[in-house]
Amino acid sequence: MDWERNMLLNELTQGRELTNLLRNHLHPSSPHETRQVLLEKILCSYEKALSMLNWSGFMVETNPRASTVASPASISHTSPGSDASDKKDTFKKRKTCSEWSEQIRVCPGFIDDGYCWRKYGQKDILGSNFPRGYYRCTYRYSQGCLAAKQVQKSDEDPTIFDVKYRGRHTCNQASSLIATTVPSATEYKAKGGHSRQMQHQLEEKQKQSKEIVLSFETGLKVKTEELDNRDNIFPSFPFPVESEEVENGLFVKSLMESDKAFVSPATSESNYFSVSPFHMDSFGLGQNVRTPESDLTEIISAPTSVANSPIVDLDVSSLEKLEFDPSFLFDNPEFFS
DNA sequence: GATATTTGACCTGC
DNA sequence: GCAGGTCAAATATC
Repeated sequence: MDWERNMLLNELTQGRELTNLLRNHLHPSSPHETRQVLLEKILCSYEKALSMLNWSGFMVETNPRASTVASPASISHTSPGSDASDKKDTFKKRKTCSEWSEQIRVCPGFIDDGYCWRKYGQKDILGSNFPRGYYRCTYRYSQGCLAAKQVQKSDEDPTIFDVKYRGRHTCNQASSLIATTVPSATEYKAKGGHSRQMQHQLEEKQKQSKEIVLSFETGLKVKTEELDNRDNIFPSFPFPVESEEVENGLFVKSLMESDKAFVSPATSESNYFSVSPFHMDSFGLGQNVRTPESDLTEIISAPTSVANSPIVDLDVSSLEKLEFDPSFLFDNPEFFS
């Protein structure tokens, strides 16, 4: 609970500091790229903070669907231990899993929800221009994690991916990733990250983030070549993004031009949240979602969700009405009490 | 060689 | 019978 609050404070404070930096760069002699990058980082910080709130179950209304109500008969098929009929059970279980959907405006590399997904299928959907991709947790077999998701491009706006999550993450990453969001690599070690590779990746990402921030703080011009190095900035993008869109930067462009960039539930059935450019990895690495739980034994969980994750105890009903005061001190503890 | 992705076939529910 | 969801062999990538 405390660390989530600290994460939130950290992001908001960072946003404030970056805003100050941007103010210092407003004079015409300041490189345009620097201002642009600062702007992106500010947006990123605020979106991360907003997303943290969302994932704590405040503003984002995920959508357990009517079809997710399992009949008693179907539940009986989900009982573990069936052997020869495993395959059949899988299909029978199909409609019984609780699920919900989110519409996510994505930029390349940013919807790294922190979990490892393996694509196991793709299907053309009737009436949809784009195929639907089927993903399941990488650790499905090694750890029996049943989390899965479906990703499909929106017909209306190809920059939006409709993501449906199904099943709870029961794999190790569900717990270990929480700790990697903000804590340092050292802390990560202390918490016992489950692989050396992940630890290395975390350190690399932190290093990259530090370098970027350092370049801001020292007033250095950020090289655009580095920004173009998508492998560095957007090291993991789990969704099937068309390469040309990544190549020509349409995602970033559309994000910049879009007024839907921030959390704005567009419909009663979907939620938009965007993820901004620049080192969203830490962002992705510890997303915690408080998901609406069903009464069923199969409890919904976003990939970003962790059933056993701590939940920030905030009253966001007040936040919804909150006018954003630029002078507001985010590190005011009373705000979060 | 291990792991991930692709893709056609198969199964289930409607 | 059709559409959606999954499997699994083939293929690609690291």
